Amino acid sequence: MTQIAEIIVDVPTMQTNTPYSYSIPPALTGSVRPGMRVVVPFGNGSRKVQGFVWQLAEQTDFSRPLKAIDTVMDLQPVLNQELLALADHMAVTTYAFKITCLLTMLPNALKATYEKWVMPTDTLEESIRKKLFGHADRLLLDDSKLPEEQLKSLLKLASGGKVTVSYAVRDRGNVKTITMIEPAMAADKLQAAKATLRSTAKKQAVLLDYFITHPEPIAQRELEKALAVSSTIIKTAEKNGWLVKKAVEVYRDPLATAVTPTRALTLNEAQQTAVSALKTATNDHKAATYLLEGVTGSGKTEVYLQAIDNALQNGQSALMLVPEISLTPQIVGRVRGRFGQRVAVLHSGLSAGERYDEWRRIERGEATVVVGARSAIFAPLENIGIIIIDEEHEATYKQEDNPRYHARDIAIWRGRYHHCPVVLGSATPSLESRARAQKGVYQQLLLPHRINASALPKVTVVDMTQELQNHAESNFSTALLSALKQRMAKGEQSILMLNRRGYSSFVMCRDCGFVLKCPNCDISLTLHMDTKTMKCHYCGHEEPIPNVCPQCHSRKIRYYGTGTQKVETELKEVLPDAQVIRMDVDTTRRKGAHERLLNKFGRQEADILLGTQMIAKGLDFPNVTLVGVLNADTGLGLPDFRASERTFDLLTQVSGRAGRADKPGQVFIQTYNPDHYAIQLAKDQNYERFFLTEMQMRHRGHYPPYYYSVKLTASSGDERQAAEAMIKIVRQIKKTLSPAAIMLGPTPGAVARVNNRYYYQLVIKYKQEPALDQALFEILTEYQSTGRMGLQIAIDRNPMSFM
DNA sequence: AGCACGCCGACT
DNA sequence: GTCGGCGTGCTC
Repeated sequence: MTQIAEIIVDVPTMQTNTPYSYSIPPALTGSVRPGMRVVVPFGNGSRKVQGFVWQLAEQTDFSRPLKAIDTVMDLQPVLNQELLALADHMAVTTYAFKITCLLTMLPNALKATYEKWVMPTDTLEESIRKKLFGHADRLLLDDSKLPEEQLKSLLKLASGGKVTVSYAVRDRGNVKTITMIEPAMAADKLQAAKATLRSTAKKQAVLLDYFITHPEPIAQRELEKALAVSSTIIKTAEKNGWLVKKAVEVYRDPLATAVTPTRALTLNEAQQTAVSALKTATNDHKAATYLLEGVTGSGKTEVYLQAIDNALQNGQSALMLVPEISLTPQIVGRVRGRFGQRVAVLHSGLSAGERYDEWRRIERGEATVVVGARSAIFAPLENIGIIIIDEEHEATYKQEDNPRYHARDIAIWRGRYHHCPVVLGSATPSLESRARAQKGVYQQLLLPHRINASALPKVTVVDMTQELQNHAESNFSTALLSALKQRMAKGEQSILMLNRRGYSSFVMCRDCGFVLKCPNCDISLTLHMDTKTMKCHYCGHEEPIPNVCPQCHSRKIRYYGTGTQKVETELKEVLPDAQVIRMDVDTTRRKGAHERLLNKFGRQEADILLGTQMIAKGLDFPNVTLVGVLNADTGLGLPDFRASERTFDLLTQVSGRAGRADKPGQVFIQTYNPDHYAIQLAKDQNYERFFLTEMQMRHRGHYPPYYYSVKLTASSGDERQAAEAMIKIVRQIKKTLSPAAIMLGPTPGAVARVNNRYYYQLVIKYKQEPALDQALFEILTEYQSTGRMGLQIAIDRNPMSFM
């Protein structure tokens, strides 16, 4: 009989990054299983802490007496064996704590919160007790919301033993229920009850009549509506013992709107080849990774849907990841239209409760197709038949804080576990993936043609340096402007993309060059016309727009750079009749705003959709025949080895938005670097050439995918502390590295200061360093305690950027 | 994360 | 001489 549970405790430190043994009290024997959440006493005061049962054991090497598990929080494990094993793997590969990994796999609703309760003891003087507690027998200590002095006096009382502080773990998982009403007795008994009613009790009679003919349960709300009775009438019937109320669990349906069912489309030859390869892999339980490379508009989604359908027909489940930004109703609608109620959708727009409901539907096997953003990769599906990552090159698949996992890596791990294929789909695969396909690590599947044989749009690169010489400064070249006018005349729509947000990137004094910067962060403030303020995009600092230069008091302080608001203003001047929808971070902040604006554009209530990167992905508007990229360069100048790749991806994606249906499309790319290979090759939609060219650049610069990389960041409120720590780490790590490894840095972060913290970083590029992992874990252990002094060390394996 | 233990400065 | 500052180490 197992009496010991090994538990990962919710204390994220290096020392507790291993299971702790707890005894299972007799009352809980048999109800403790791996993957369940438990509450255990921990530390000196045995405060209550949440933990995960890692495994059960017969014995332990811990020599001192064990504490016992306090409570079991779940009836069923919330994490299965697969996910427990995955957490272990993830902890090792991302240098994160096991507990952090376990928690990221769960919906927020299942992440417990801690409460601090203060209770008076007998020794507390009555007067003070009354003043502090009043009638309550205990007080909730709200996360230092209390004034400083009150907190201090409480602490004093605690140390004097006059009050005690206890910790409680509170489960946040709240299940939504509705009240159902059903008869408490058979129809003949109800009939008899009805006979006892007084003649004035009309409503009661109606109610009983209903249940005599409809014995099945009905939602109270519906019942009230259907019979026009009030809740008090029902309550009376309940009191009389005729009816019973019961709470029934319901799911909050985030997509309650009806979807139109869709049927499988006919595939072209390339699609057919891809689908049958994937079907075979699923049917043969082959854990292979496929790179599905298809130009924009080549029908990748239909390939996914048919591969998913095959898995479902085998009685298996399917997981599909899309970037958050393209989790638009269009994509979701298509999947839902094909698979209906079997689809669960997970994205950041859901409330914690909705997310939890979707998660439970998956966990119970009610939903077997999961569509979601990055974290949906942890969906608790059983028997997965296929995993798909759409737009696999997207940077959003990499989590930017601990655990710094890449969804692609997790997908491949799960694919191996389930012996099922993983599909990485993209028109512009990441260099890493494409290189692996080259080496035969991934199987390449090509979709070289657009469906319906629609032609790729005609792309024109506009040299803005020329434009500047010919005309006054404007965001619109002559060519783009006349094309816009043409579309309006023909009643066709246009999309304009801008590489940034805000009205203008910064203000600068034309006399002395002064740039208004954030007092907390080392970046320029951005002008926001809607709030008439200068804002910091990093920390949210806000201040009024200056009229005179704070440095030289000149009045020639002007706005530089370009933002969507400014473009919109200019657009209204040059095309006063155009109906424009502006989409950027500012106009889409509110929940559902994104959809609303897109739907409006889809209904052709506007001529021009103006937006930032967010409009480039996954939209399909048949009436759009013109796409203009106003400033293709932004980003090219960044000191980041992926700058060219990102620019190429963006331009290729956005160009694909034009002319997808019967009408031919046209694209204008405005740039100050017309000869840059990323722009020229995007113009030709020539991914293969870009891949070869960029691979040469990467090879020359010793960048991924030729090298692996690790980024270490030290941050602190004290600049010297961060710098010194980093210098020390460099010395330490140098000893373990082979001569072939390359170190970049230490350098101050690209933005050296964010929110009053200073950043120093080091990037290591390497091919094979067997001792590196160990060294990095040692560094983490060593700097564990410095967190309290404000020094934090972060390790990012294979970072998305070196900045 | 929270708590105890332990070693140096301003009080009864 | 003590109270209490927070640096350090440990928590099954």
